Amino acid sequence: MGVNLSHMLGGVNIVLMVFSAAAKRGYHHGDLRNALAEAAAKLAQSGGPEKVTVRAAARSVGVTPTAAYRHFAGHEELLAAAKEQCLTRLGAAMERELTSLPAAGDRVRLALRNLVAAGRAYVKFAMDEPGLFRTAFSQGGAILDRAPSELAESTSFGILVGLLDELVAAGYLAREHRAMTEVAVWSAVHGLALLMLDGPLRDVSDATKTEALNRTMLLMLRGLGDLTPELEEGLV
Amino acid sequence: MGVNLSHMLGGVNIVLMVFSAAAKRGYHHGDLRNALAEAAAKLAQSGGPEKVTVRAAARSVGVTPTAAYRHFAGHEELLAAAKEQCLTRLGAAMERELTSLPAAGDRVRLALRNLVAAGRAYVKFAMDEPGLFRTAFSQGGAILDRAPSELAESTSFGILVGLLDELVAAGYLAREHRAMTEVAVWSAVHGLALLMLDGPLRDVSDATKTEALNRTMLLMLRGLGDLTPELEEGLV
DNA sequence: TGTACATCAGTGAACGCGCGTTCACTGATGTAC
DNA sequence: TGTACATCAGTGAACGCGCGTTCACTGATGTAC
Repeated sequence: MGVNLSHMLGGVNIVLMVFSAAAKRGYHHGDLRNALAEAAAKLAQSGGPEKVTVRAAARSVGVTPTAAYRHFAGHEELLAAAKEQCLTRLGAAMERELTSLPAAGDRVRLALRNLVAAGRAYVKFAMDEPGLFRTAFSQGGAILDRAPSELAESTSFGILVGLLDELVAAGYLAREHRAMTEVAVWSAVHGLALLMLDGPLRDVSDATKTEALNRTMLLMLRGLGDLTPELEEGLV
Repeated sequence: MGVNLSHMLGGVNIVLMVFSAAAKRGYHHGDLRNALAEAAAKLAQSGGPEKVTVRAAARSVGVTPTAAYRHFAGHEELLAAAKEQCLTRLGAAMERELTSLPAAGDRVRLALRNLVAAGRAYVKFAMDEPGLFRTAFSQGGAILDRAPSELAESTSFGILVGLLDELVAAGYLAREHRAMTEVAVWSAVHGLALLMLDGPLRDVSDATKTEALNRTMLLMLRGLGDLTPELEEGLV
């Protein structure tokens, strides 16, 4: 009957959403804020950040635009919520890829392989979900501050930090070169994704894209440490 | 008297523009297409790609929106013209920086120094002219095809190609690693610029930005070849 | 347990804005004779 | 050299659109008694 379960369910908003959406919705939605945020993310997915509008999100949920203002101060806040969702999805895609890999083998090799896999997943996400990717890094819409600890968990950035730490621990990346390396590595992968998405590599064949990715990865790996032929073999 | 000089002046449209703008303009503008393109670039400079509109460009030139349709098929074509101007300005800024450097010294050192300088100029342009930079790499607006030879001259990409060729000739970058290296290097610098502009490095101090740039450059140089301590010294 | 009432979360209509684009038009230009 | 006329490059008004945001409102909810 779509009764309001928020007391009982606490944080489990997804369950509630599905529930109340399936039921004949009454005057009160029950979880409009989350519904709008998810609608915003869907808009971002199909049309990029400029399609994320208050009106479209409200329309897609089946609610008056005014209702959205009960939950978001305005357009900017809605867009920020969409951005956050997009970043979360990116991190999740990378994490999924990493946890799917076998964990056996030489420690350095494993660390390098993981770094490459993370980079591939990043670029793949950009190609598969251009709208989400563009929205995640779009201008405007304040970046919500999170606790550094939470950030480290499953953000793409947090994942990268962990991978580089492991690379130091494994003895490939020199400790005195550790600082700012997240940024340098992220830049390489991020730039590649964007050049493929909107830049000169946009209309290039998939094979060329793969070559570009491989070359970028190799440059990065060599820049990080001593990539011996044995290590390199089969990595890229 | 603002008479139409296009017969006499041929391609020298800038002169004509200044001329006819200074004179009391009559019913016919004389060089509206260029005037609109430049207005579009100015809009891009101050507000990014989304501020490049037919109406705003026409307004800024002092002409009816309809008049713009004599010279551009529509909004998309105007935006493409703006993009081209932005890319040209980026290339020019890099070229200016490179030609200002002294040409004496060891060949490899010079080549590396130039590559670093080009990268710095690229990022500096993005910081100094965020609107132009964003527009140059914005989505939408077809990329005009140019002859490869013309492209090689003064585009940022053309400059990069030349620098890497020189790095091969100087013996730093192995010839078998030459392919796709433009893309890899460009990606690193491009990504860094964007992370600083719209991404997580946006609100970071200038000192941190400089560190990030230095680290990215070093990673790149090490990735390209054997960066001995003597070579490295004073480079970054 | 029943009811009055405050509060909350929606509605519906409207505002002004700037946009892209099109229409019928007119003033200026330059050329054929 | 002078003039009629085709062509060109503008004007001015209007269209429909979707947007963000605000207003006075009303239906639903839940709580104090």
